[in-house]
Amino acid sequence: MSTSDTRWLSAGEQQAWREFLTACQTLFSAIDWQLQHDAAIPHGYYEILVRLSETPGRALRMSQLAEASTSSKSRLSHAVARLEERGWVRRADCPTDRRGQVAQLTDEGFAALAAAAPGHVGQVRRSLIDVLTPEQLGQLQEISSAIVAAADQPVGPSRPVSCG
Amino acid sequence: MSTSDTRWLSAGEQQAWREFLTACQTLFSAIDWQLQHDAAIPHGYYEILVRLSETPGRALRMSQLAEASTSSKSRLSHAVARLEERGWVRRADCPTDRRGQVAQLTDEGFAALAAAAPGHVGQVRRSLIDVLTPEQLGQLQEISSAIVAAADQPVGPSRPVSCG
DNA sequence: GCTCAGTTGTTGAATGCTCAATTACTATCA
DNA sequence: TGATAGTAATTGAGCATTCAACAACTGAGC
Repeated sequence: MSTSDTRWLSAGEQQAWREFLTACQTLFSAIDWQLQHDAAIPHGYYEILVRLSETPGRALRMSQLAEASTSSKSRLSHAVARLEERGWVRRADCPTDRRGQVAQLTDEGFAALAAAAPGHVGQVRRSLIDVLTPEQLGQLQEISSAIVAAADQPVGPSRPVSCG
Repeated sequence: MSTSDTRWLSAGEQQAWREFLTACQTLFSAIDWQLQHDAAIPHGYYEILVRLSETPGRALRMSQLAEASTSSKSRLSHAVARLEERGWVRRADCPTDRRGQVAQLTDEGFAALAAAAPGHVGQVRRSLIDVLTPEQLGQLQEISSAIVAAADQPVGPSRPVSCG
């Protein structure tokens, strides 16, 4: 596309986009701040623990865990290494595929998650859920679905996560 | 708050929250990806350039620039140092306050921004604006305003940015 | 069996962000 | 004037993420 036929944002579109940007920045920094200070867990790591905790056996293949937690393989690999150092996750060889690794949530990891969860949920309520009307929350969900659906389609590369 | 009286999220609330999380992750990684690959500019740096470009004289005090770009002073200081290395921003002493520094967008910086803008706007359209109905965009703006307003109020610390 | 493309996962370097500490200056109050 | 609290901005250490390169293995075709 040449510069001249760029479809610039209208004033209203730009205002909406910037307000959304600001909202995300404030929201996620509040979420991160609470988790970091009350539980010493980065939000990304928290998500990994949550996904593991919800799986039967509390264990998942690395690649499945990466997809479930919207994470790249590399990021997950580093993160699981840190979680392993804390004793919250254990890695084991996959029995059916010798390339594979299985990440398993330990009892200590589950306990850490259980201890962190109430404070985190409280922050999510204060920063988002309780701030919106139920109708707005529904709207936000539909908007989010549309964004995700658009990202799954497109021509250009737009997601960090493999579709496998 | 004791663990027992945590107001956990309902199924619907949790679904909305997770869909929103996923949407933000996919959206912002697409935005970052495009800027990084087509213009070699991190999104945070792009925002700094935009704020400067919109100011009369294309210059701002560091603290004002930090607030305008929703950035901590430290983050901005590091970022401007990098932008200075690229020749896109110049720092000068503030004439009215000898503690102060003024960040000035250079012609090269303005040119880099102008070159990057069309691609960035295109990505914002593909990932967000053109994906939503005008009504949804309005809803998103109101939702965003509510989130920002909630973050400005609260008891607990929830913003990284000073209110000065 | 052999080959080779594709998959799984890890590693290290580079980059950006956060946090705490620090320097330098301003403003207030006595 | 001198003392002191507050503000402006920077610095360096530590950490998380990205990227490219890599090692190990699988599976399909011949």
